[in-house]
Amino acid sequence: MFNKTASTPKAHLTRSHLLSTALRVFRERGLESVTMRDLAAAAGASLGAAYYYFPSKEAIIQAYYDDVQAEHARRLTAAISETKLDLKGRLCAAFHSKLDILQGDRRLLGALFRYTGEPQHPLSALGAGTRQNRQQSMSVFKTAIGDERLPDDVRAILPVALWGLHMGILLYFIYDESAEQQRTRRLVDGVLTLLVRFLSLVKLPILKPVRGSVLTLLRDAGLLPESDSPHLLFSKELQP
Amino acid sequence: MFNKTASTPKAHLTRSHLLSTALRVFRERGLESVTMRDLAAAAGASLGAAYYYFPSKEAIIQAYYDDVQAEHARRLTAAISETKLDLKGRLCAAFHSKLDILQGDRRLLGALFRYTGEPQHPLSALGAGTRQNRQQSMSVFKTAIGDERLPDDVRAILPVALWGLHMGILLYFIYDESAEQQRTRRLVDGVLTLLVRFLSLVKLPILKPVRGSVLTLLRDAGLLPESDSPHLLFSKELQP
DNA sequence: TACAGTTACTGAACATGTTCAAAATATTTC
DNA sequence: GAAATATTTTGAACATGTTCAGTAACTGTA
Repeated sequence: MFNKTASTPKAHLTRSHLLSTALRVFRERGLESVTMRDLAAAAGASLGAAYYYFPSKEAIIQAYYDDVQAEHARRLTAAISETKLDLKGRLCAAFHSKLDILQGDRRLLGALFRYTGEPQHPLSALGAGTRQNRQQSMSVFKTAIGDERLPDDVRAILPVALWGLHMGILLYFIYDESAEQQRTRRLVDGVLTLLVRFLSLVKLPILKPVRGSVLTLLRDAGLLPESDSPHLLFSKELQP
Repeated sequence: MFNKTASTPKAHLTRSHLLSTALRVFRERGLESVTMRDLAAAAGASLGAAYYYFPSKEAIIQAYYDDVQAEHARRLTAAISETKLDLKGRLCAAFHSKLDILQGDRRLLGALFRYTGEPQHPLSALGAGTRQNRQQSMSVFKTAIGDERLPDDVRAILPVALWGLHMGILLYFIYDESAEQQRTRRLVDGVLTLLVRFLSLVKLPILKPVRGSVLTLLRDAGLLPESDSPHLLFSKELQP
């Protein structure tokens, strides 16, 4: 992820000009109706130049999403250091700040899900090629969890669970046609309220065995980073 | 969904010949590497003929998936009427029979998720264009639930929840590289065991208020078929 | 500065999904 | 059965994402 080609200041300039122009045009006219030739022309570059910096049209959106992730991490850190928030508050900050960033770009977001069903594709949202993205995203949620007092097993599951939840929320967000996507905001609040209540419940030592069986299940499925036999979700890239 | 053009027996014949040939070639060589020209040639038809019956390449896979759904309903009904199964057994039958049908076609399955992030696309897995598919799938799960004694609110949520779970399992299945996807099978068993245990727990009248808040949340989000303000997931098609 | 090597860019050519006007074939109507 | 109509089939033409062999511009070295 991140900047691929940027050996020279000039290259960096061209690349970011290309990227920002592309995003502007995408926002104006949507993903589908803008051709790579349009993009190149709008940026005053040649078709080949666009492909020199971005391996595909979707890769441009991925590059944008890389920026989004960085911005997300920044905002959450800021929000947390500014104010003294409880777990609910920190999780709300994590989810809502992400939505804030993406508010105007719902149409672009769809591209991130395009290759979800194709494990081998480098841009598959669940594939090896986007592993770093996932890990970065989970580390944002780890920040939100902070040093909250939680049993170890819950602590192991929570970041992955939150990442998965957040992916689901993004999908809901894309489909949400309510004014300014207020519906998604309410859903986030509702889900997080329930989640926090749920967490303080499952913390109780009586429920340790129940938690254990869930943990075992997820571990066996390779859905936890620490698993011995990880699922593709966490596996290293095939060709490093 | 289902057969689009089939006014004439001849048309029906051509269409199903095209479809079965396409699936054979797709299975042999994968989705990507087979062009529409290849398909037409393999079926002894012209390129235009293929497009006369299927609006797009992905639509062929959708047509296949329609058949899968029909077969799924058939198999579950058969399994249930043959033997006296408990809820766990019926749910297992529902999930595993689906996987049985799809076992050899994991590569094709990915296409179903391609437009998940594009609400307007007719093949979006969550869009208006595939509403019937979802409802058919949910009705299969309703069959599995049967007349199991359950509180009304749980009964309202369960089919949607099972459908969502089943979509997730399909994604896991696509990514599962274990021998014969045994891992997915174990995951299904594990999840369903937990689910059934969970269900008998939440049935307790003491938990009615908790269930109520979940129900309200989902209803507000439009994620239940009965909602007043339904989400796109359940909304009618835009152009009927 | 001249040269070598690297980086950045160019645009023609290609591959392939999709469209569509026209032709072929089948069906209905009289 | 002939004309009219509807259905099915054809393949050339188009649009657009992507590749790639080449060219230009730059950077460091002697």
